[in-house]
Amino acid sequence: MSHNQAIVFFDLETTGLDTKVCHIIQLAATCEGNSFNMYVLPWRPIDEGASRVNGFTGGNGELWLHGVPVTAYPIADALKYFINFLRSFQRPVLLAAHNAAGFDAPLLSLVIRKLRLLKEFQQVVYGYMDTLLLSRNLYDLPKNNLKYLVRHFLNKSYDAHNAAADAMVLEELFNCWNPHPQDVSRVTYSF
DNA sequence: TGCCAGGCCCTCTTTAGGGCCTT
Repeated sequence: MSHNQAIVFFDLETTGLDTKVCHIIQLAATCEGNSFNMYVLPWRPIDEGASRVNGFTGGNGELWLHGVPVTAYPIADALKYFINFLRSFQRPVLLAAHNAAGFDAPLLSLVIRKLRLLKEFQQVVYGYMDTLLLSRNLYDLPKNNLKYLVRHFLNKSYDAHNAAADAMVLEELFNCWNPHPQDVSRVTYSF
């Protein structure tokens, strides 16, 4: 792990769980007090299960959060803003998410490739880090989901399944764990 | 036609199954 890097914690809310077909509807990230949060126009229906957990409804070009319309942008615009946000750190970026390897990273990479933004993306992001794997490696706990970990380590509840809140508590958790760089390297991978 | 995620991890395992984790 490079010492000259920015670890940016991020989270996605989506229309479902199948990363091959679902659409991103919220993209949020945080790093050292700098935060990013955008809603994205989905062009497919939002699965019932996804609506139940993240509170988003609409789909096919419209988006509501808990019944209130939100200002949402085309995914290409959101990703360009996101890359600009990452570029602002002026250091190589490591993107960290909970279950990054199984969900957020493959989905984000797929969309980045589809929109032909990979080259631009790779100029600022050198890899992904998975805090779920990190938690399993560091601790022997009965559960490792984000809500459980926040209650266990930070002793609080929070607005789970809001991407901005999830990204913020993930950064808090990581700072609480303060893992050895070698442990971080074990759960870091490039494209 | 009918179904619809899928990869990782653990164990009552490896000729497999089930729970976890993300929405």
